[in-house]
Amino acid sequence: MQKKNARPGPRGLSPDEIVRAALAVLEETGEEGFSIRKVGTRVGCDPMAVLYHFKSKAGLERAMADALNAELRQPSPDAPWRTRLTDLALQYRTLALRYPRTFPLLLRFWVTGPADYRHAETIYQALADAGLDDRQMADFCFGLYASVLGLAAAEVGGLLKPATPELIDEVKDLPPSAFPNTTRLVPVFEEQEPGRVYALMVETILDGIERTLDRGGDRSRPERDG
Amino acid sequence: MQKKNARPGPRGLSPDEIVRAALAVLEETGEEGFSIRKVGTRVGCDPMAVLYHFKSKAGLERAMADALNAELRQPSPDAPWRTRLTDLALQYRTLALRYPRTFPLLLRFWVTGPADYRHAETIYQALADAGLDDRQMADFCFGLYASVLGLAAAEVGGLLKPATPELIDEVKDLPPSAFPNTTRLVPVFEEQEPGRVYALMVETILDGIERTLDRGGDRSRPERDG
DNA sequence: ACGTTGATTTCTACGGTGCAGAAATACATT
DNA sequence: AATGTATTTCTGCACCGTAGAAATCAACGT
Repeated sequence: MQKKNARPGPRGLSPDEIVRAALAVLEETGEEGFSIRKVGTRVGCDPMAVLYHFKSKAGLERAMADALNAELRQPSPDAPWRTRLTDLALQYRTLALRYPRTFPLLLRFWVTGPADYRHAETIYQALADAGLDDRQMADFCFGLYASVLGLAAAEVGGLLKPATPELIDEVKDLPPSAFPNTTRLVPVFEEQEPGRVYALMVETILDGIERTLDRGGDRSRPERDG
Repeated sequence: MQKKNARPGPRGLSPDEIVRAALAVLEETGEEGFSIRKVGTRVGCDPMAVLYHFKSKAGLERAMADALNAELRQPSPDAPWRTRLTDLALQYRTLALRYPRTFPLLLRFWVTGPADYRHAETIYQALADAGLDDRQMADFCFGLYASVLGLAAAEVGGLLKPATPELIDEVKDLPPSAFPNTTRLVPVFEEQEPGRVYALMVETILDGIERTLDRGGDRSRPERDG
């Protein structure tokens, strides 16, 4: 509730508090209904106070993305490299599930703050421990990032959810001669489990990286774990 | 230019024409500046005429996404399954490069129309030819879709672009003791090639799928190509 | 005690937005 | 010629982001 006719002047309004309120508003109303004005009424201040702390709406959104990134914890450095990467990838999924409407912001602001660098360093180290050379490390790090974020965004966007009834009906209307696989797979669609698909894809990508190693990647640097 | 004081009534305004204009406006002004009013002035009609054909702004955007999907051509059915999948994946990338600001719409509307079903069937067939069973086909199809779209969106979003100078400076300010890999990789960042990373990831995922096969996936159905 | 300064919050205003609803026009059918 | 329906325009409304100015507060040197 916004205090009407409150007097101006500092009153301890903290950016963190605003970001938390903004997250709540975005999660409740969705991207469409998200507005600085609503954030203002939520924290009980004038909307322009919000705009003062973050210079624009985009600035606030970047801060919100950073807040999400900051919730990730570092994987244990002692675990095998594959375990570390899987751990982080699955954390992105739970983050997406916890903030389904905020998560897509991570696709808009690629570097949101220091938390990003921390996780990138973690991924680099894991890839180095796997035995990749620098070129491969850079490529796979970016590629992993993009795939994992895309996968998580896809899930909260609805792609990985089990098919809806009306979509099932739509598929049943397709001519079976032109769409033999699609029509045959209808019963399979209905028991789609997002978590399994996500984990499967993460493991598949890591398998692909391992195959790169097997095929004669640079193994000059020793593996530190097995 | 919008004709002012034009008289109402049908005058052959086609949805396709509106969609084309909308694509142009979105590509020129970006998502921020995109509005139905601008689309209206572009086609030379009242904005509400646009809203009549597509019931809402979201409806127009879905139609735009469908127009993009319709630009993809089917891969040759005679090619090996891996070639077909690579072909389609690379087409998504060129599509993203041609419509960098429109492409993210594909992440919002997962099923945009009949074109989607056509491509899904193509992917299913390729995965079937690879020797996967139904369960694996469904999982990998969704996973592939999400990863590829995420990868392409990442590229036009800026993640896969070579690092910008100011970002390089930002990395150089990081303490090397805490970020040994990140700081060491700076020169590698500067020669990042998005196309290579994209192709690498596509091949990596396909490698991972092949490894699933090698590890004893359901091979009851014969491979139709090598 | 006092003015100054700078950081913070509020107020007002402006141009722009999506869209509901009604009115106007053109075309096809009767 | 009359009617009905699909299409386009017009008007209005509630909301949006944010520029600019004014108001308030905390801290500080004097």
